Amino acid sequence: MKKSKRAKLTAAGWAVGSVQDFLGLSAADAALIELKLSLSRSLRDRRQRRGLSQVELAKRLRSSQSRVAKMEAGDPSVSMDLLVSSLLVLGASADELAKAIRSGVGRHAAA
Amino acid sequence: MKKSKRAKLTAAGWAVGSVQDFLGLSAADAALIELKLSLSRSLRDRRQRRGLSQVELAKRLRSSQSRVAKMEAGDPSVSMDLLVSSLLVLGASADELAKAIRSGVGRHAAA
DNA sequence: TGACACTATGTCATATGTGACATATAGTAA
DNA sequence: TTACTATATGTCACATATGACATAGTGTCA
Repeated sequence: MKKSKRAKLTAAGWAVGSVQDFLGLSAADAALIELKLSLSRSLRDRRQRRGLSQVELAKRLRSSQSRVAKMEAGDPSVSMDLLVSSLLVLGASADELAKAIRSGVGRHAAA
Repeated sequence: MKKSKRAKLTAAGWAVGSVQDFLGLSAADAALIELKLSLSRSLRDRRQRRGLSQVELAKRLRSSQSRVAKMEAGDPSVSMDLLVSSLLVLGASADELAKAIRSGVGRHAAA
């Protein structure tokens, strides 16, 4: 569960999807990161489609602009719970969530 | 984001799906809870299908038996990150994750 | 009965996430 | 230039999640 590895990755500007197990990153770890990045992108898409600023979305989420920015940036400090609940607040459907999931989880070997 | 509400719900033995907004629970909050419960069930299914005990799974996750039990029980103290990463470690595919997502997120009005 | 394997539940120290704030950067319009 | 809006990033106090441990319950096999 080394979350610090993810910090290293994104801090270094890596396209995480392309380096499945650069460093000690397991396939499952990499898949989780890709999944969250995919949710991040979905969030930004949805927000922009609705013509909302980060400040406005933050208000709806009872959060802050800086946290919304971090969500959209795929910051390691953002949980999947927060990403998903934000998408739900923006009215994301099951289909849309599932779609983001599918595009975020790469193929990986069974453990 | 009142997580305490969820504790009340499950503590009271409610089938969360049937009470979309019992108390002050918003549709998005309820959807998130249902989603996590769905992931919990998927986790137990997968583990049992593999013939693993909670202790054995805990070892693979570098976690503990008690936390695995809580994951499967839908305990409010368990994050979606942990649920999903556990499913990934058990080799869950994108399809399977998406399926769990779909069955966990009820229809709800756009916000 | 006892002994064993499995699961559930409560607690706690520590790790991680969160909202809020300050501040920086980028773009636009006057 | 200034002023304004939107977004990014660092920090921090506080909240929540985590693994570990103890312990209780449940079933099975002698």
